[in-house]
Amino acid sequence: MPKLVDHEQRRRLLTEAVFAVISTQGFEAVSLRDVAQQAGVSMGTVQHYFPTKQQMLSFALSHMRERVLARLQATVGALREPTRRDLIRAATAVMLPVDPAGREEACVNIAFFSAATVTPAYAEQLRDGYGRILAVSIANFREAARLGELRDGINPDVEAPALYFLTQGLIGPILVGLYRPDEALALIDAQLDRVFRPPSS
Amino acid sequence: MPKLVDHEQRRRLLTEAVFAVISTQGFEAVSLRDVAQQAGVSMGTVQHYFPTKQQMLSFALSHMRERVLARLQATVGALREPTRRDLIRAATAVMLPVDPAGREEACVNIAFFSAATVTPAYAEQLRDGYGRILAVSIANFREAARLGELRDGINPDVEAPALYFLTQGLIGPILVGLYRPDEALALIDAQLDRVFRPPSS
DNA sequence: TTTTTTTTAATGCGAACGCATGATAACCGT
DNA sequence: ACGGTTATCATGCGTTCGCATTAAAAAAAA
Repeated sequence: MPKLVDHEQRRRLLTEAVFAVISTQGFEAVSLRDVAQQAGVSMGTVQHYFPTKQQMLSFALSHMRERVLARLQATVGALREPTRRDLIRAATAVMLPVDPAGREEACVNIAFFSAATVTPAYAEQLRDGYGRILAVSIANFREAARLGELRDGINPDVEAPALYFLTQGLIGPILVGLYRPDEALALIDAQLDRVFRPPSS
Repeated sequence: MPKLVDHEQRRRLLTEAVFAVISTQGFEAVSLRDVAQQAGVSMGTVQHYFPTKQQMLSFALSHMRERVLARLQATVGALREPTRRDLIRAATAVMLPVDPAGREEACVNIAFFSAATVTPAYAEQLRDGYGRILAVSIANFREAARLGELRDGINPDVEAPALYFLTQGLIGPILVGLYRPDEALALIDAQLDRVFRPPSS
């Protein structure tokens, strides 16, 4: 009907349909027809905003990164007078699939990780996105070290990647039901207890 | 030509072709025709040993677990008078995609992890397989604790999962080129340094 | 109002898919 | 030696895929 539509917003809307299909039927089941039906539009509409399926998925991956970052910043921003430990713990927890939104994001991310092993373009996007998050985490740990919140002998440049990859490693097992979210959080808290000084007094 | 073929061996051979296709063209590209061509047989042969594609992939997943366990036991068994730390480090290192075989296994595993988010049968197989490995790791850490190889205040029931999931979390980033294998091993060694007593005398 | 452009939908096409069928050839038990 | 079983292959069928094409409707431009 209209002509007054925001192109980018329309693409993001369709991308949400892509996420729904991936997380409920799997990455390999994503077809233009499925996405169109999920979004409640015709197949031609999908084609109008994404000339090819590859472009649709590539845009979806970039949009997923934005979604994760937005959720991360929203969660971190909601903290009132947080310590560095609070910041780091919150940023870590949002990456775990604990709520439906987090689970959907985790399903989509692992799907793209798998696809990235044979699609260099995806690999590059993932490197960029996760490299950025890791860099922020390292900066956070260094700031914590500077503020003296870390125990003696703790190297922030080691502990930041260690916590980050531990978190990444917990996602898959949670998704398949090998580990429960509360067990994962307990593991993360144990790691934080080891790295951070106890609340002094 | 023959009638004298070992059914299971034939299935494993075809499964190796499945692994090759997954790790070079991706999970979604696996078709009966691709597998047949990769194995150098006709499509009918593949159908003869696997009535459906689903059964083929399910068998492939179970065979992958055996392959990982075999490589793990071979590596661990090759150690001469190992300490517990040696055992644990070796078992951890074989799970990282450092050589082509390890990379292929990692690609296949992450593909099945992704598929498992929408295919409960895969999830169950993965839970069983990885749960088993984790249990062995915990047993190893407990034995190390019993032998007094761990530092004071180190809880093997915490450190075993922590090291295990850290390792799992390193696989994806290595696969997409975000982290190098030597960086990953350095991180693991740092974790082991923290957990194990320094070589005493 | 008329024209043009944009959005949406409907349909067609060639290719590839999983799976079923039938034919051929080689080994086996008797 | 020979019928029966088994391994292998080639081919066909119905479906679904990504993508191209075309048409209709509505807003923007004239």
